[in-house]
Amino acid sequence: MRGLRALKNVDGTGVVMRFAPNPSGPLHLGHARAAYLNDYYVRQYGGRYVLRIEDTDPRRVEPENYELLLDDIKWLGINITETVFQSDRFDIYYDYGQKLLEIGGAYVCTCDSESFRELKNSKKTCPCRQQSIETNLDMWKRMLAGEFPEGTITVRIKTEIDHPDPAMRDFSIFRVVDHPHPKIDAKVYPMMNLSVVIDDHLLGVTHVIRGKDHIANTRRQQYIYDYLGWLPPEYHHYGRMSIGDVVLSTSAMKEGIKSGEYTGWDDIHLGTLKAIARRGIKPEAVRNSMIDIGVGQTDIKFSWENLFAENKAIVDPVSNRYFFVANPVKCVVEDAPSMTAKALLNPNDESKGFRELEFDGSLYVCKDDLKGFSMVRFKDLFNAEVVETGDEYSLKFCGNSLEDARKNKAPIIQWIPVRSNVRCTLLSPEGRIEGLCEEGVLSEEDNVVQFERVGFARIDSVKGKNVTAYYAHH
RNA sequence: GCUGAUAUAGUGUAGGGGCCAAUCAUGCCGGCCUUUCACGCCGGCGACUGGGGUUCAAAUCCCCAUAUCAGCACCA
Repeated sequence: MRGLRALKNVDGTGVVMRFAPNPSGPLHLGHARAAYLNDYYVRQYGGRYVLRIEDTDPRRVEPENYELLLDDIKWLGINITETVFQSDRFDIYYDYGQKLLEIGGAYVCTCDSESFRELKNSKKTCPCRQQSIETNLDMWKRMLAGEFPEGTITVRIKTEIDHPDPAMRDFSIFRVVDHPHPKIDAKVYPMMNLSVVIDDHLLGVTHVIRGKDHIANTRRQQYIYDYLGWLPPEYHHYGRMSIGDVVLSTSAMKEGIKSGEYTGWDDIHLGTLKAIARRGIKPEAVRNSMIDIGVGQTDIKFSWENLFAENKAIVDPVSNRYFFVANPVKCVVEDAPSMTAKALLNPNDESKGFRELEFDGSLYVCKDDLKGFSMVRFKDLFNAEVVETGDEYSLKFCGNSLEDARKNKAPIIQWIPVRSNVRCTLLSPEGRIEGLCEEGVLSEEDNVVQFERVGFARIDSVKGKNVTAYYAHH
């Protein structure tokens, strides 16, 4: 796998990077990109990797999400060296908020958001901006004391009200939220741009890699760095990544789970890490895909195809092989001797041994595999003539020379013993296939196996003699 | 509307004035290998958004157009 471009401004002590999700739901592929790109550089240069839980919006924080998040981090396998919760740091934010007010870099604003927006859009200051520092500090004190209801007051950074970019004009850094927070008792909440600057500085973050949706925030945050006399880290903003074929929006996922449309956060129609793990995708494959995509600012479409190729490279050398027959029909093979087929569990690694499949005169096969052929070879067994009469097929033994099979262009097809077999449901986002598989699959729960000629699949559950598998990729 | 960014094969990516009739991966097609799946190997297909300009020389620098994306929240 090719690496990423070198970072500038790296000294001998390495880098300090951060991954900063907010606990509003489980992590998905979009998060994986940020997590792995930052992780790459920490591995490359050494240093620290801070996991910062950005739980400063009580309306979007649910207690169970903290755990979901930590679970996902573990699955990703990134080198987190320390974890901080922003909800533990409100006193720090308040201190610096006060400082910004004291030095006149911020002011308390009681305009309602709509009228402020109108003023801002026409490059006009609001009356609150002219207040004295003393007034600001007094209102700040009353704000912290809980004297103002939600929506009536905010603290703004003084920028240039006539800045050509409307996004820069006097943005907000504190607000009042009247909603319980699962971890703390607070009324005044810092806005992201404030808490992020303070934390990045105090935690010593040297480089930030994040999506381009934050590019305006980077410019806004520069005002705070300037007021506090701090130097910002080095930023890189990657482009938007659209991910097709799966549901990503937290609200849509929640609704779907509630209505029963999805089975849970790991439903394979979702783009969560839990879902792709369930589909047999390994974290290393996701990592390789994300590093391959890199930090470019171009907007891209996420390629499942490329991810599957990465996953195959990981899973192919170690996955045991088994036969799976979809929509099986039982067939007698005339004149065939009883015999036992021996097949390597993994042809790459003979030490893994064999599986044995017993043939006693009849077998299960998929009709579609017989259609249009006058001869087939049952893999690891023998060749058979096929006579098609209407919708029925009759089979007749015709030797076990592989050479014959090749000469006659007989397809090599999978089969399942009549005496020992297991019902197997193979699920994919497109639907389900019912079939039979070898008994050996019973011991493969949670493993990725290769159903020969079908593809790789993760054995999701084994219940008695029933197996449920999730299709990963060909 | 304002501000900012981006544009290389189906997809992702390299290349930042001459070494580019453009890299690598993936995909697709054909062949080989093979105690049969998958892998691997060999060959092929396929791209610099458009128009100007600068230059001896432009995928690369500049301008314009077009397209796409992001921000303009008391979310992150």
